[in-house]
This record gives sequence, structure tokens and C-alpha cells, in this order.
Amino acid sequence: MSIKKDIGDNPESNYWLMKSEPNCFSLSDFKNRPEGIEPWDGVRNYQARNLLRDSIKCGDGVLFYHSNISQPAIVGLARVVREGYPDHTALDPGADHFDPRATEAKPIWYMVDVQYLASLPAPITRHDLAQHPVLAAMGVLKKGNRLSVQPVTREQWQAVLLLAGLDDPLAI
DNA sequence: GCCAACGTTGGC
DNA sequence: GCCAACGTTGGC
Repeated sequence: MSIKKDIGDNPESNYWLMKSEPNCFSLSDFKNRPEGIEPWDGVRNYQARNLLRDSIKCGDGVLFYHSNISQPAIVGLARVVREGYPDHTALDPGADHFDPRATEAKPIWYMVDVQYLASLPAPITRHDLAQHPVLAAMGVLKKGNRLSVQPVTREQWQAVLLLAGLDDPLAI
């Protein structure tokens, strides 16, 4: 199996990276949610759906990544507070990501809830990641990678915290 | 704004 | 099941 196909196929991961376009949902939007909790709805990709439904567990760490901007970067930390459950927005004809094939019995799409934990003192940009001996291997750097939720290794998670100068919020 | 890479759709 | 066409993502 290719490295490319390996992205997203690791059911053992306890750490994840989630992308968000800040024009749509930014780190400050996230921080300002009640209790910092946000349902991660609207994912309509089967590989990401499988992760949301099967692999992502309560307490897992999340690197929050700003995409589709001039300086894409990891900007914050979050954790999973609710495991995969049906994405009801797929059932709502008025919702952005309505899917007419989805039903109560066969929801097709799933989501998790994530909770804001911290903002990095400074964003870790793609350039920063590419320069780093551990982080250069992250899936998010791979050309053409469009997976909006992807696994991160423990080493990568720790390297991000070290770079950011933060203590591990999940270790307390 | 450009365009490469990718996932999905649908004709055959 | 193949694959061309299409829409979307997302870095640059």
C-alpha cells in the first residue's frame, strides 16, 4: 500500500489533524463556542467518514489547522469529547451539506464533537513543518492531500507541543 | 486567480 | 468494470 493511501488508514492513532478554512470556521470561532465545543459536521468524504465513525475516540488530541489561506498553519489544540454519531445535517434539505441519500436508519455521514483547548503562541506554518525532522512526514504536507481529518503520530503531536513551547494538555 | 490532485458520477 | 468528465480542495 502506498504512503498516500496509508494516510487515514491508521485506526490506532490517538492524535489527529483537522483542517478548517478560517473564512468558514476559524480558531477564534472555535474558542468562542459555548464551552469551546463544536460538532465537526459536514464532512462528506468516505475516508474521513470512516475515521470519524470508527477510529476517533474520546480524549484523542486534535491539531487544528487553518487551510486555504496565504499562510496555512497549525494554530491550535483541541480534544475529542464525543465519538462518532450520525451527522444530522445530511438529513436537512436546507443545510449546506444535505445528502438526499441519507436517512435516519442509514445516516451515511458521521461526526464527532471537539473541544477547544489552546491556541499556539505562534502558528506552525507549512514551512516550519517541512523543516522539522519529525513533522516533515505529516500527511498534511503531501501534495494533493485533501483529507480533512487525518491521523497524527504521538511523536508528531509531541513535536508540535515542543515547537510551540506548550505543555501537553492531555497529559495533565 | 491558477491549476494539480483527488474523489465522485455516470455512460457505456 | 472502465474511464472520461466534472466538481472540489487547497497550495501557491
